Amino acid sequence: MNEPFLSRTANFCDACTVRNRAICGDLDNEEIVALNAIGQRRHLSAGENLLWEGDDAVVVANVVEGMLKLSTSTADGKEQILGLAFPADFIGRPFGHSTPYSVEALTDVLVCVFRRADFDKFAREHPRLEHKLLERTLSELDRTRKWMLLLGRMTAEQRVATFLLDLSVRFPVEEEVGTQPGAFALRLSRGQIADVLGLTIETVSREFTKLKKAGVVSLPNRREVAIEDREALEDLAS
Amino acid sequence: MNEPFLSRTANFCDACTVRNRAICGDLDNEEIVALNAIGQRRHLSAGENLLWEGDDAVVVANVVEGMLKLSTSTADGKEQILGLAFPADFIGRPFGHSTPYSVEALTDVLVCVFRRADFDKFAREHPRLEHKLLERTLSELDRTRKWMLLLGRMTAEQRVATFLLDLSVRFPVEEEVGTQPGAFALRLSRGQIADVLGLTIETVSREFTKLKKAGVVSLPNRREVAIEDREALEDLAS
DNA sequence: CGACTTATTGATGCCCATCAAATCTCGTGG
DNA sequence: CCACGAGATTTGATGGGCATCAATAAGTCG
Repeated sequence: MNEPFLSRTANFCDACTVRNRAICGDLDNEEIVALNAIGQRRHLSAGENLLWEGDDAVVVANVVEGMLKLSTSTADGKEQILGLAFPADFIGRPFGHSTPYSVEALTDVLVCVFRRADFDKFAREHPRLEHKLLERTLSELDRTRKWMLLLGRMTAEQRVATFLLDLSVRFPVEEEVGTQPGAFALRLSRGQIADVLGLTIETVSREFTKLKKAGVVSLPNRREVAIEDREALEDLAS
Repeated sequence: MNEPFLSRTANFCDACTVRNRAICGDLDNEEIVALNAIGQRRHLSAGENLLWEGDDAVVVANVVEGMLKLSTSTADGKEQILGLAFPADFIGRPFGHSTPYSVEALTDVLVCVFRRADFDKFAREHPRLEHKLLERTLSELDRTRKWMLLLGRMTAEQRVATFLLDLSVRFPVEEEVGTQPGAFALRLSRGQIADVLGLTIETVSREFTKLKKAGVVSLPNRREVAIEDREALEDLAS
């Protein structure tokens, strides 16, 4: 009798690893159930697209696992990555009619997807959720502006250094499998890194070897990096 | 008796030129009066700062008149402009502790200022205002991301062309005083334009003369531009 | 082990920053 | 009214950083 009957409802939010950090963090049980009703989980394989720039904005989503990139293109086809999305980040454009950027999974990804119309309605009816979304959007704006500094003013060396420091923070060492301690997984190809930093593959590669020769980092293998001299790297990031 | 007594309250919102477009647009009369009570108008002269990067976020503001720039700097002192603020835009960082960018008036400016703590409290109590703020923040994020494309991938020529087209849209011809018809006021020095576009003064100047020689624009004087061949300019903006 | 993808390394050239100097604009005071 | 000077803008010369083109090397998967 005392057992809360709601828990019987199949509810993937209960076990959600980003529940507290994502925009649903402030909702109570009843609200979560309602949100659950309009959302669904979806797996994406690395390389798959969730949204295409310019399409009607039909869905929004919360990232549960994995890493995605947001990108846009110039008229003449050059790609520019606008940012990366990590677990607990929110993706898509609520209250708008078209999606301003493409979203592609860089790794295998688990997202929690909502039809935009459903989400918009739900948000307007739940100010606490809207508030969370506002806070998240504001910090996303802050992060985006920091990125502008990188694209507008930093040299290739500074960009790569900044990027490595960022990643090392966002991916605390988990996967020390037989490799160097302190190493972390890059999870991005050189080409993807180049896109993120607004550089070319070749330049990224050259900067990596420069850093290696200087003893600042070591590269146990292609998809891993170990920061050997964090202070030096921070200096380079300027 | 039928005369609404509220109107007796001195209320500068009533005559506000951006009232409908700014975040206060959806508030009813009573709410406006309450908002009025915590805000105050303030004039800034061109060159004056409203916020400094890194300072405690003490105020937020609505732009009523004029044009401001948001900027940040690298550790080694190079400035990067993050964007421009026009009438009806919202400035500052609610729900945060420090201001992530500096705000400086480029022209004489009229703003409607709130202490951040007051504003935060008011916003949380008025979901309609929060919703407006959310929408505005989302479109600001869209605009900022477009700007990243400019900084990350466009050539100097494309940047200048894009900039001129943008300005011509944002400043519909008002001030045709004895100069060329269709001309509009630049209001920014070459140096300011250079900062905005992530270029140097010299490059901006060279691009301007190139455009002039190509007959795409004419420059009646230093602070004015007339677009002679919009189509060509749009092609250049790519 | 071979075919294919991804990364590294090398050579060259272009765009734009930097340094330098000439010219323009405009306010100020003689 | 004009001369003067400080700041802004334009124009010129040079160089560096990064893209581009090209070739080699290193993984990866059948």
